[in-house]
Amino acid sequence: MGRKNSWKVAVLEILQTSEQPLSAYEILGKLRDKNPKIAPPTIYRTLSDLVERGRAHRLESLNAYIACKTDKHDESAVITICDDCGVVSEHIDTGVLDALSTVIANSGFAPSRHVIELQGVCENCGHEQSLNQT
Amino acid sequence: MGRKNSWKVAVLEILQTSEQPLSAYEILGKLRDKNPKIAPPTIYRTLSDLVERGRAHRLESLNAYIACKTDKHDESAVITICDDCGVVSEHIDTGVLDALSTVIANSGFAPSRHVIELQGVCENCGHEQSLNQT
DNA sequence: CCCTGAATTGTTATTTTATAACATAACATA
DNA sequence: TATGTTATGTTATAAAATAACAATTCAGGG
Repeated sequence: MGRKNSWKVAVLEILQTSEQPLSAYEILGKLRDKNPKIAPPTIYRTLSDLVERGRAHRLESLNAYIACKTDKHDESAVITICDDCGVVSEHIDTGVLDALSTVIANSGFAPSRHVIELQGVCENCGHEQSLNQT
Repeated sequence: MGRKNSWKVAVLEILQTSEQPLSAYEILGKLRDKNPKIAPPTIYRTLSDLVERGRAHRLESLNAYIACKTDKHDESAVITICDDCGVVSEHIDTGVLDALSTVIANSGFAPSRHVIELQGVCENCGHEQSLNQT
């Protein structure tokens, strides 16, 4: 059912060592340092697989990817994205999911996938802003 | 500060009369029925403006747009998207926002934009599925 | 009335993101 | 080893978005 070693490990390592989310083509660029012939479909297939397995998250609002940093690879994290420094954090929280369940229960909607992304300014950058005031 | 009549009304009408979310290029296609020369930047500018004003929503997980159907054009709706029939609904709910506030309060993150999109199966399609069982 | 400046709109080209379609290669096991 | 299945490679293209600049529109001052 499985064949030779895939790109999963390499892609995951790239994501894990990146401070910031990476686009598919940025990952492609890094992989081409070692293998100049790799093409977009390979990356997209690998990323889809990682996302399905919960080892990576796709940030819909950035068209970019991050490694999953929690031990619960279950895709239902709240994600915050700092517009300033680009840092992304995951927050596993049942409160939000419970509240979402309540909303959709009324509507009869059966969700299979959650996208919860907050853009704004992280704590560090917020502090810097107040210092850099003009 | 403003010049001649823009495309806002036309684009908004197209969105409002569509049952399903539309991509920027689908809107472009419809506008070309009347004005064959209109180009992508015009659409994207118009859509940005509508989204900023809360008259339309961009669905990040579909790269598509819908008209805002609530009277509170405040961008903080929970959006459900049926994978089956494509119907999109907005749910204004303070419970979810409160829960989100709680999570991020701990992290010091100051959000400026929310993306909350649930994909799944709507009530109607869920019923049909149970009827169409193989 | 015309000039000027500010904002919108038009235009062309390109960039970025993603996938279709098919060929090839690697294994699993019958 | 022959066969089927899946992963991977390859080529080409589709789809989504924006950069850069030109042309137009109009308000208000001169």
